[in-house]
Amino acid sequence: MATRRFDPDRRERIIDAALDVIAAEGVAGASHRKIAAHAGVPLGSMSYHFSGMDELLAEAFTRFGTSISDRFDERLGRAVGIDAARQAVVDLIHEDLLDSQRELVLTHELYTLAARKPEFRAITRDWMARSRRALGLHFDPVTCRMLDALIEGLSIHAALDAEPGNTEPHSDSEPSDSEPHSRARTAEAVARITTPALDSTTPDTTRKAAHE
Amino acid sequence: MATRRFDPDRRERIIDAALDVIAAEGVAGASHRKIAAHAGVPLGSMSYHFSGMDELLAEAFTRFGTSISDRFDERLGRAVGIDAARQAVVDLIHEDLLDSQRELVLTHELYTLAARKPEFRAITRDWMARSRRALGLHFDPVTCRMLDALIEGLSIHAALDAEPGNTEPHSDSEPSDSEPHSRARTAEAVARITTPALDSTTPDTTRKAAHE
DNA sequence: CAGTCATGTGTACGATCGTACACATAGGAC
DNA sequence: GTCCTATGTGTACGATCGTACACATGACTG
Repeated sequence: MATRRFDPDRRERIIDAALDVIAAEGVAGASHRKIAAHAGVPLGSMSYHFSGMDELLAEAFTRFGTSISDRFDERLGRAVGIDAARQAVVDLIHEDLLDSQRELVLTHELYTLAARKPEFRAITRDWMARSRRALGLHFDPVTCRMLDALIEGLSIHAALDAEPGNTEPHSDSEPSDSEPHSRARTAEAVARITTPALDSTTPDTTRKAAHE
Repeated sequence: MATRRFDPDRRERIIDAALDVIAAEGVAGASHRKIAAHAGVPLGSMSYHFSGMDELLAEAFTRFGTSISDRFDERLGRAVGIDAARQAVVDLIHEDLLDSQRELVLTHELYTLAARKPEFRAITRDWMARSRRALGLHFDPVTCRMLDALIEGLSIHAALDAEPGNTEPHSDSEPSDSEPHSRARTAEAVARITTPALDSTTPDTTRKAAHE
């Protein structure tokens, strides 16, 4: 049936190239031609493998979301006990999320698409559902949502609060920002969000029941 | 000195039109021509008033950030006492941030630019600094950072977790999502993040000293 | 009133874009 | 070997883009 001539993973390479080009120049700056050139395939291949830019973007960002989720799962899967889980979250933020310009850019490009087009919102929704499922190994569902949102916010603010000059967050008159301080503040935030408020209106269990 | 012929706020109208076009079609889909058409000015006006797209984008998003910050300031400025402040934050999220598709889209477009280009990061940095200053009327600096990040994360996740079909968040097997429940969860999250963890390593005051 | 200059506009050019479609070519059937 | 077809490619077209630049024109000067 399949009589692929050669290079059966052309499609995959095109998707990889698309992510590279988008990371470098944005969805705005990405064109069939640039992606084709970067992947080393002829222009005609683009329309042959993908019906249009939206299909390519959808596949590319689906792959991107999956690969991030995999790391998320892995870190949280390894943790045993609630303290290790909290530490895993801190590590995630500081080691995985904050260290890669590429991932920062791609994440925002995806969010921008998702904000406007429902078909991309399906991708972000699945990604978030996976994140919460991973957190659900250690925390109750309500806490998972809050914690997931906190992770998002801390990552974004750390990245977008950086000095225009370069990558790392800036210090104003405000709390100083050497790496250890920054980590400690993240740890404190994670501790707070995973600890029920005293006058809580919700039942109150933060940690998951022992089984499962 | 100034001998403006007529229509002295051409520039302003162009900036407004730019935001409209970007909200509708994204930075990717915005062109000098479309913006000019929407503003009702000739194409030549674009290059006359702005050196290029980046200058226009920078001015447009600066205005956008300022207008959001104004509302932020206003709500927090009106609150007296820490409980009112917490309530103001909840209201902010549910009434200002979640209700406008336009603002959601523009915010992400800005973040995407900021993720890639330092000159736009100056805009996000100022915006965040203003937010923290407003929160600083009621909370200590460390809490301000955490709370600001939480607000960001909750807003984003609420918007991007929506059913592909439409605007509002979806429910899975997870916590249900009618408006009052959603608000209560937000309130709980705000309460948690503004309450120091028991085993805190940081000194521990959450509320600001009485004076000022 | 005439002259002059800052202010603003219309048009045309070269670059780049996505897509369609006629064509090439490898691999299996016989 | 010879066909035949699924698979893949090169090219050319029309649309759209940003920008440059020659020109128009209102408003002040004298």
